[in-house]
Amino acid sequence: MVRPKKDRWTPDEDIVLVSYVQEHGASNWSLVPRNAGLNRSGKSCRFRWMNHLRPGINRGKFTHHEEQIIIHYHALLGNRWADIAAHLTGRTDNGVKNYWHTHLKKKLDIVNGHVDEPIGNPVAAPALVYQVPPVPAPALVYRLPPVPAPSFAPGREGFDYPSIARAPSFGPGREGFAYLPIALAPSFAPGRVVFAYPPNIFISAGHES
DNA sequence: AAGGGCATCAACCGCCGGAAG
DNA sequence: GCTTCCGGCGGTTGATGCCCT
Repeated sequence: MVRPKKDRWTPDEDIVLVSYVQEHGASNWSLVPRNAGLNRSGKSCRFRWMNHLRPGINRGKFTHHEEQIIIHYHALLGNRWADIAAHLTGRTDNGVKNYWHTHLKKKLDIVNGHVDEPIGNPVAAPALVYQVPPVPAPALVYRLPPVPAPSFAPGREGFDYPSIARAPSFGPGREGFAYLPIALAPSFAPGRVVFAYPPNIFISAGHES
């Protein structure tokens, strides 16, 4: 079977990977595909874990405060996305990089009145448009109402409920950070109704009323 | 309603540095 | 000191969904 060039991870693959990492730890990535039975490269497994499945990842919309931090540190550090992400709670380097290219670069190009000149200069930082507050953004806290799991059906937010329901200890009313199926709910944002899945999984299921 | 263009973001690729042998 | 392996990183691409006409 020929793989497509960009093969999205399925919920089942996510479960396999999370289970493996929980049992063996997040190391020796080259062994993970073979030992876990995944048809992926070790790098792909690592990437999936680090950017989507790892506990504590914040996949909500970037706040104005986070924007300010990204702009500030990009001016200081240049395109060192991992270093910039380290200053943001729960953000990944890939997420920061994407956000920069899709939102901030355009915004700053317009504000600064040029399009081609790079913004990041580690020696002479350009005049910042935003004032950077001294304290990093606090971790987002999500409220997880006890919504019955069966009401979460395939097709809502694109998540395949039955696959995650097979995971142990699943139940509504638990709290945690994005972990597994959140990757399939790209519109997830604070204030939405979620299910929780221990240790740190939640699933977007629509807006609270 | 359809389809073309655009925006967004997940995923891959290639390179680099450090650790281990 | 050299080689190999692995993890980490930034750049880039491709898939998908949304919006506009």
